[in-house]
Amino acid sequence: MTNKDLAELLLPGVSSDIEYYEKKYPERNLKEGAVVTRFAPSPTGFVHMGSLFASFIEKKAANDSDGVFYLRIEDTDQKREVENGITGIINDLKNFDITIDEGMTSENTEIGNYGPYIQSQRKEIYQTYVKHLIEEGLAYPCFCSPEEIEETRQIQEKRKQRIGYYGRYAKCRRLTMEEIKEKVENGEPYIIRFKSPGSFDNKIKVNDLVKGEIEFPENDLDIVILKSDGLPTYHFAHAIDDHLMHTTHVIRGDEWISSLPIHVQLFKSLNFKAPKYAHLSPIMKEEDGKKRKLSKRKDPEAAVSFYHEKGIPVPAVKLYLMTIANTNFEQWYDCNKDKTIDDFKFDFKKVSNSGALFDVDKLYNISKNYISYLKATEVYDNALEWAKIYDKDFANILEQHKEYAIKLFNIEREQKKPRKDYSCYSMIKSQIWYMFDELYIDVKDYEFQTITDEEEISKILNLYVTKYYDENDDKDTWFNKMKELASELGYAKEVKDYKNNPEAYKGHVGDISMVLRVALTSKSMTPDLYELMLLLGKDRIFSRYNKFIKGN
RNA sequence: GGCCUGUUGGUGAAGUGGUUAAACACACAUGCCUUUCACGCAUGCAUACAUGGGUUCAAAUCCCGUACAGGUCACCA
Repeated sequence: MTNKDLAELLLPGVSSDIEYYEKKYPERNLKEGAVVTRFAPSPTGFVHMGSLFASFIEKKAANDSDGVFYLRIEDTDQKREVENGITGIINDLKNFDITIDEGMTSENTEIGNYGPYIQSQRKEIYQTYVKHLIEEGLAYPCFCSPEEIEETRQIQEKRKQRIGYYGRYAKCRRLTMEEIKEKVENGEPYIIRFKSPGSFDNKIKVNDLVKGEIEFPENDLDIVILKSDGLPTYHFAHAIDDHLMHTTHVIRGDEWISSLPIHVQLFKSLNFKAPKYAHLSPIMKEEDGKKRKLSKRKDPEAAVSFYHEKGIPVPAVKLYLMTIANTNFEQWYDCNKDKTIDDFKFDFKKVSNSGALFDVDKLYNISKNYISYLKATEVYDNALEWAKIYDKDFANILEQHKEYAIKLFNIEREQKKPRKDYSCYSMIKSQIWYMFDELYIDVKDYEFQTITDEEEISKILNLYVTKYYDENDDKDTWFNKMKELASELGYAKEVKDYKNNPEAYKGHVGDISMVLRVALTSKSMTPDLYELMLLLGKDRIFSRYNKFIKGN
C-alpha cells in the first residue's frame, strides 16, 4: 500500500488537489508593504478586553499601511460554541467602531474573496491539505485512545521526561500500512497527526515583532492536525487559513508564543511562506498585591460591553488602548492635539513586552479630558444616546428639556480650560439631577460646610430672597450683591480680608455662597452658581430656599 | 518538572555603555489661585533601575547564576 492509498483509505472522497485552492486564493493585489491582519476569535462568548486590544492593533497596523483587516471565526471546537456568538463579536467590534474590510458580517453572511471566513465551513479545504500531507508521508493516523495518551503522560512524568507525543512515545508513527489498514477496517477511531521532522536538540530562532528574537528547541511533537470530528486543530487551521488568506502579520496574545515552533514548522513543511508574528502581552489586573491576567469572569472591566454600559466614549477607550499599545503615543498626542489616532504611526517595536496593568483611573482621566473638549451639543447627543439604551427615564427627561440640558452642559465649557467633571455618560445623571424637577428629591443630608447653624442659614437665605435676588441681574451685579449680603451679615466681602483679619468677621463671602449653593442643590460641588440659578429660575430657587427659612 | 518570556516609583513607562546620576503622563500629598468643585499653577513623591557575581576606564543598559512573576506543555482556541 502506498501513501496515496493510505490517504484515500483515511479520507475517502476528499480531493488532494491543493493547487485548486492555491489558484482560487491568489496573492492579494496590494501596494508594497501593505499589511494584512486578522482578528480570529472563537465564538465562545463576548469579546474580552485583551482581544479588543489585539483587534485594535490589528486594525491599526492594516490601516497604517493601506492593507486589509479581516474577521475570521475560529469555531473548530464545537463543544465550546455559544449561541449567537458571532453576533456578539460583531456587535462588540461595532460598538468600538472597529470596522472590517473582509470577513463575517453576521451569523451567516460575509464579505471578501478569501472566504469562507468561518472555519467550520472550510472543512473541505483543511482535509484537502491533510490528505496531501498524508500522500507526502508527512502525516499519519493515530489510534491511541485518550486513556493511552494519559498513561504515557504519567510514564513521562515519572521518568522526568518531556511530556508529549514524540520520538519513542509516538507509537502510531511506527504502524505499518497493514496494521493501519486492519485497524481502519476494524472501525477503530483515529485522528491525523503531523509527522514532525524536527529534533528537540536543534535550536531555531524566530523573530517576533514585539518580543524580538527568541530561541526555541525545534518542535518534535507529532501534533494532532485533524480531530476525530474531521475538523482541524488551531495550529493546522492557522497555517492553512493565514496562508490562503495571505495574512502578512499574525498579531495575537502571547499565550501562543510557545506554539511558535509548531507553527513555523508547519508553514515550512507545507511550503508556505510564514507570516510575521507579533505576540502581545496580556493586559493584567492587580489583586491582593499580585498581578494576574484580566479575567472575563472575575473582572467586569474585562468585558468590552462594560465600557458601553458605563458610557465611556469609544474614542476615549481607543485613546487609552493606544497609550498602552505605544507609550510614546501619549506624548505625541499631547503635542498634536488637533490630530487623531489615525495620524499616529503605530510601531511594533514600541509595544511593551511585559504585561501592562489595566489602569482604570487613567482611562477615566483620558475620558474626562476627552469629554471636556466636546461641545455641549455633542455631550447632549452622546449622553442621550447612552441613556436611550441604559436609562430610558433619563433619556426622556433629556429629550423634553433639550435646550435646557444643552445650556446646562455648556456651563464652563467651550473655553480654554473647560470644566472637567464627567468621566463617562453614566455618571452625568448623578451630577445634575437637582437641575430637573423630575429628578429632584429633597435629600436628608445637605452638605453644608462652614455655616451649619439653622438660624444663620435661615437668615442668609431670607435676606437673599427678600432683598438681593433679582432674576435680571447680570453676573457682575449678582456677584456684587453677594458681597453686600455678606457684609450686611458680618461676613467679609473678600476672602483676603477675612484671611488677613479673621477676628473681625463671622466668615467670608465664600461661606455665604456655599450656603446658597447647598440649599439650592444639596451639594457642595457644583458648576458655577450664577449660571445654575439662571437656568433654575426664580420659582424653583425660592421654593427650595423657603424650606430653610424659619417662620415660613 | 521541561520550554519560553519578563522584573525601572503606587500605575503606564522613557531610557539600550558615558553631555543635567532616571523624561513624560496618571494617581497621591501639600501649597497657590478661585465665592464651591473642577480647571490651572507650584512643589514633593525611585540615594537608584529584583538580586548576587562578572566584562569595562565607565552599566539600568552587555554576560552568567539566583529569586520572583507570567505564559505554555489537549482530539481548546
